Amino acid sequence: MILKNLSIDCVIFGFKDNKLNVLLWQAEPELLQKYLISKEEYQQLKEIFEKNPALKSDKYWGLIGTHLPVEEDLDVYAKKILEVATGLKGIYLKQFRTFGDAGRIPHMRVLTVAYYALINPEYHNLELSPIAKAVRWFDIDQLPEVIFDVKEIILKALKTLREEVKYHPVGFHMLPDKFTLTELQTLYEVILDKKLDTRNFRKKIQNMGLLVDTGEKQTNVAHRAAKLYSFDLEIYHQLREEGLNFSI
Amino acid sequence: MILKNLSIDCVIFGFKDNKLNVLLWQAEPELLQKYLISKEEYQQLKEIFEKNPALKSDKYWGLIGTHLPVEEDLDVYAKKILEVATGLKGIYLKQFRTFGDAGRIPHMRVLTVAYYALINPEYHNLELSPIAKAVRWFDIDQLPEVIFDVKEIILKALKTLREEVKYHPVGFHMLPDKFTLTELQTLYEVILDKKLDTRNFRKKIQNMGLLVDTGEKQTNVAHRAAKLYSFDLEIYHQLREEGLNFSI
DNA sequence: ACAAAAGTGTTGAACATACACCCATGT
DNA sequence: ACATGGGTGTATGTTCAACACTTTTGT
Repeated sequence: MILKNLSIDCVIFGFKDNKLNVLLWQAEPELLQKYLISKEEYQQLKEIFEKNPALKSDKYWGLIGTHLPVEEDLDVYAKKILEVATGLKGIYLKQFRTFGDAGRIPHMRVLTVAYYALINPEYHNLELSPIAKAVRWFDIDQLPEVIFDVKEIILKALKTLREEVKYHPVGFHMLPDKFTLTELQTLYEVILDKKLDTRNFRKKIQNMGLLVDTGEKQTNVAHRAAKLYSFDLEIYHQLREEGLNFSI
Repeated sequence: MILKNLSIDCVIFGFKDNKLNVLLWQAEPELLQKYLISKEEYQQLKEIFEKNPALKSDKYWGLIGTHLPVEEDLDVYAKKILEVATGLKGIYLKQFRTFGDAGRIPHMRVLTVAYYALINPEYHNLELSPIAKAVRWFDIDQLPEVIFDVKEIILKALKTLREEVKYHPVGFHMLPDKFTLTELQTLYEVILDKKLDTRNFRKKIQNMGLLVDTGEKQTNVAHRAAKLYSFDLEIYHQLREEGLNFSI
């Protein structure tokens, strides 16, 4: 059985073409049934879709998520949704708010527990997880038409991410394992939506002790090849726990 | 109708006797019905109480909150619960997490949207809001026996408050309108659970521009009377929005 | 040789930390 | 006069912001 008045949704952020992107989908109960829910749950879900034509439309996009089966833990299930939808494990995921205004969804009373996730778009192939009619990345500044209050949820996620990123070094999750300092800086500039001073940025980042020089360099670039860094997982976890004044 | 699988609960923090306290209650459906829910909802609530003897016990304490009526907005209703339970308006209230593990409450599947609130215990009289069998302040270090996962929720609220208080000047909500710098410092020491240097603390706080010298002083104290300050609401709101590096 | 991005250091200002004594008030 | 907590300043080290040129690589 699924809880009809409760959904879990993920705002999945990715850093792509030097822009902050969000992964949205057009869900389809038939496909969800394959991976995430049981047969009876599928029947219930279908009813919900019947009630809201917007859910079935080709025009509107929604957050990746679904209703919560009674026997599932909230956080565990959110992780499961993400894994199924992206094919990736160990994604950075954070519950950031529950949306519950009475009128937010027509004809139904649904609360949405919202999470945001940070991933690197290069690391997964959307073709490989055909769990929806359509799945696509959208530039955060050029969102398509979305269902219900999804836009509000995305904006709140963004706001929360901006706060988070100021004090905790979470940005790394959106980069490949090996990255250049310029990529890292661009990421921060995009998230915070402001220019940062290159020299000061590098000094600060390097003083954190989080970066590991891999000894490798970029290849095939028409300019001086940048060093590739990875980051020290152990120190990362330590810094995350302690809170730290990261303060970019 | 109330949503049986959804509750709203508030971790109410107060600063009392130089300790951080939490307001807990022992709820009673009969009394809730007077202020917060309708007659049919009362019937539903009674069933829930029947299922869980712990809810009716005199031994266990719980968070102030109840199930959500279908027609109510989440945040609005949380505020309403608080107002009814404390008799105070305009309380600082923040949704911090939704708890939803499958096994957290016996025999039932309930998600709890948890809020924390900051109030000044002197400003309300618990006798005046007889909405529960019992309502009482508990030192955060000496919690009584609590129902379900309430302890976990309180600890998570505390952790979130500690983070919040580091970067946003929210502590003021727990003080009287006029307070001394020593009171403010003690509050921060209690929340953060560490000693702060008086001179440095005063410098920092005063440089924030948030404090207004009321011109008044303590009276009837057996030592030099301390100046009373209030804080500048306008600058406060500005600082809250901008995020600011408060960083005590 | 040129275009394009990588990489690097210094200085002055602001802020953080550490630390010890006198002051005002009530009893 | 004494006990109690209120209130203050300085020196040192650290961190932040502002700023411009040289290096490496591919074409």
